[in-house]
Amino acid sequence: MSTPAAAPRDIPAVETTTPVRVRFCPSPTGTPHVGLIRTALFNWAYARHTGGKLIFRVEDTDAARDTEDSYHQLLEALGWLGIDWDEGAEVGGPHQPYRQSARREIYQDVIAKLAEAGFIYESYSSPAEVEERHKAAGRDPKLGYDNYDRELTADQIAAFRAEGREPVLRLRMPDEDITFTDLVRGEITFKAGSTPDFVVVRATGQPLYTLVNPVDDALMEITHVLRGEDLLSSTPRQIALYRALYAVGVAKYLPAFGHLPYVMGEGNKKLSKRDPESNLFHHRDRGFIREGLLNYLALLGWSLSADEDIFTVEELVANFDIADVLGNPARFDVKKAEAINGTHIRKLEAQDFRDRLVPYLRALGLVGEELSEREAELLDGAAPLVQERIALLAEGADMMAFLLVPDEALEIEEKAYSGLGDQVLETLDAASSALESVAQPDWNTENIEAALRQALIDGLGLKPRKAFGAVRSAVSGRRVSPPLFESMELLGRESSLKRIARFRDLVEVRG
RNA sequence: GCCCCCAUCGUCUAGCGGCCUAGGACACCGCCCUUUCACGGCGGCGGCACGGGUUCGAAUCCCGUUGGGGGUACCA
Repeated sequence: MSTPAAAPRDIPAVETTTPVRVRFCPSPTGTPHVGLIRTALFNWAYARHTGGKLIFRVEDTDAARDTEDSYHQLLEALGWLGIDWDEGAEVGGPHQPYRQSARREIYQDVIAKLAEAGFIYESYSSPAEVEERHKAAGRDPKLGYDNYDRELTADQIAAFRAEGREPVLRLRMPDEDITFTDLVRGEITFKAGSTPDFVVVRATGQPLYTLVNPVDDALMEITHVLRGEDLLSSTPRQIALYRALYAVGVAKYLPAFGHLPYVMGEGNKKLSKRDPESNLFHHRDRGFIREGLLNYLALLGWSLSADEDIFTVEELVANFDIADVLGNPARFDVKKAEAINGTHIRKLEAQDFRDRLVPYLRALGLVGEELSEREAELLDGAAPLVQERIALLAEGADMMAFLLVPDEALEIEEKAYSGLGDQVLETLDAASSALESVAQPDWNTENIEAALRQALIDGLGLKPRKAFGAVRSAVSGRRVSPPLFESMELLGRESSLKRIARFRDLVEVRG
């Protein structure tokens, strides 16, 4: 076997006029991470902005970690957010299949070509042996692979074979600096020798991500590789491989690379899968709507303008350019995300908002699969009341919960008993009798307010805060609720009076 | 260790040599509105990491320092 050679560097860069083809290629391990979704979003936005195509490819080459469940979660996440793709898993396309686990033969063919051209070579060194050689030479043992097997003789190879060793396949790296222009960071140069020859095929014959990812990008004619910053340092390896792929006729050109900044968590570390806020579904479960979350995610590294943080998906698509993305890592700020979500919630049409609340009410067990007529009526009335006072849908469901539980099952929070003043009983009695005098047909917000004001503010000379606070505690079981009079109108005369009476008894018993 | 990235209010950012006594948003603090909580309105607090250059002029360009992050796998 002749000494392996690095592929010549003459690979053309993709033309700026070539129609954009970007890809989102997650590995289905675990639940979707917000950083991953941000990457998907930017690829999608770039494809839509440029009129190009988004390819959804699944990198399931690690059987030990990939799961079908995770794959389905990915589909669910993208579906929820409205991130669609033009080619890829589920929808097919000219380069199918799009799941790498189904592309084995394609890789074997490419591997054969690379081997024949002498760009990859068999490597028999175990990690321990590499370390030993570093130590023996007085080098740092943590240096990584030492390219030892580049110059194995036929006899040495035969000897290793005789021992029963199976080789991994490595790509020969060039002995020169590798420079490329990153779409978000500008020109980046990796020094010659800083990247050792890397493994592209396992000893088992299974190709690795390091091979399969660029091979598929080449085959699928990807023009722009927009991915996380964690892959920045693997770019020289990809470029070296791309040169080899070009030399053997697999790649047509070198794509442009753009490395998106990290999404950070608390402290100064990457938002890890351990952090609950890294989980996309955690946010959905709390009541983020797609408009709000998408808006916030886009703000992590990109901005629409100098003085406006709120924008629609359409505005994002109309204005997004990868060149405007910042290289700074960005911290995921739950508070700001919620504020932005709240703004989008307020922008929802009343009916739309109402409908989106239903799953959250269901999750709390407040309504059944099908809304009853009464539940629908309460929801219609209460939705507008909560829409402007919440940032998350789950908060909205929680806030109107008191309307949907039976009077006798209403839970009274501890705090609802405090701060009511010395005249609580008197207040509740006065409220009761004032409301008794509002006849059923006249039971509406306006009359309820008038009756209570007259009896409690004018009559007892109470401050509104104390007066209505007591009634609020009685009716909602909380110190904070949607507007009181409107709530009572919805609840109805009978329930309202029952709750006041019940609360009065509870207060009295407590002393 | 070596390689690479990053560096403007607490956080996300605008700024791409003079429009900057650095703008916005979130958070925080006041005040107003007010039946609670929100929403909304008004105001406040608060930042160009440091040191050298380049220039008539630097947050903006260059170099260094420091600080943070990532990579250095038969994971992706």
